Amino acid sequence: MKRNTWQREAVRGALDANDGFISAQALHSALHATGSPIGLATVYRALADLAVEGDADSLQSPEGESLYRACSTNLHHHHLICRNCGLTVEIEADAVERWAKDVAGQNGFTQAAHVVDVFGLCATCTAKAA
Amino acid sequence: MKRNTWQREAVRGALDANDGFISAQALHSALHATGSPIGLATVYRALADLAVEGDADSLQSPEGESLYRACSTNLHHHHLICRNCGLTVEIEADAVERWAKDVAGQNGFTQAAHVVDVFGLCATCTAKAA
DNA sequence: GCTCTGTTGATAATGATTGTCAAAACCATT
DNA sequence: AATGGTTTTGACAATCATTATCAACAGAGC
Ligand SMILES: [Zn+2]
Ligand SMILES: [Zn+2]
Ligand SMILES: [Zn+2]
Ligand SMILES: [Zn+2]
Repeated sequence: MKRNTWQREAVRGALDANDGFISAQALHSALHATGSPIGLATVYRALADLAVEGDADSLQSPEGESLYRACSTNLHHHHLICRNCGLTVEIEADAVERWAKDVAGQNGFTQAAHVVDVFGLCATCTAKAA
Repeated sequence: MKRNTWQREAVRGALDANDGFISAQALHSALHATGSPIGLATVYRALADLAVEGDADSLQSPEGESLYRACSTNLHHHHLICRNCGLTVEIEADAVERWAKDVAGQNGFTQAAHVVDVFGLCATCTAKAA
């Protein structure tokens, strides 16, 4: 049976309090900053659990780190992410969903999944960089 | 000045000889198997160079490994990849390109790049799995 | 061939992530 | 509220891919 621990709630809460995608290490640091004594391994485990349960989205940063985010919906969607400040916009794109399914089917592929992420500089960061 | 070494040619050749995406470590093993004494660090460097020069495509596997492939074109395109045998199909999708650019622009993002990959089971692997 | 300089490769170092396992915490039951 | 079986935790070690070091080496031009 799965148990409820304050650690899991703490991770869930910290994820909710964070706007963009965040790494396990960064989330652990954030928790420590608030005085939480939670262990790093526990943060990794909690995030992995949240991801499989669908309560968190995860993606690989271009540098290969696993990042997590508590999105507003657990429905399938994608993200537009600022590579400077982490600002994240959730985007739906039925056209892309259809395209992914079609291209897989047309090539005889089954059990198709897809990775679709857009990275850029948000308006604020664009202005600052000017 | 950039120099021509047999090591870079060996990496380029090994990439060409490989069908799907492959990791630096696996490519190093493949080269060793043919008797090449090339060093692992050199394979990493050569692949990184090929990627920036546009002679190789790279992507992050769902597990976070960097994979490389010598594609038939150096024009921008995407991939449909069998997660079992590695069979890779190059796909172009102007609609997706446009969508990515539009969604970034509509949200005030600049310097937009995107990651679009489709993973599935190819027809052969689907048949075997049945 | 000689020198200058970019490249190589054995190895150490790094950094994220996972494994270990005894101690602590849950929770249904008494 | 105390008990007991089971799950979870966390400090730490271990792993794994990748990068940094740096002395030895090998292109390219003279
Ligand atoms: Zn930003
Ligand atoms: Zn989708
Ligand atoms: Zn296959
Ligand atoms: Zn594209």
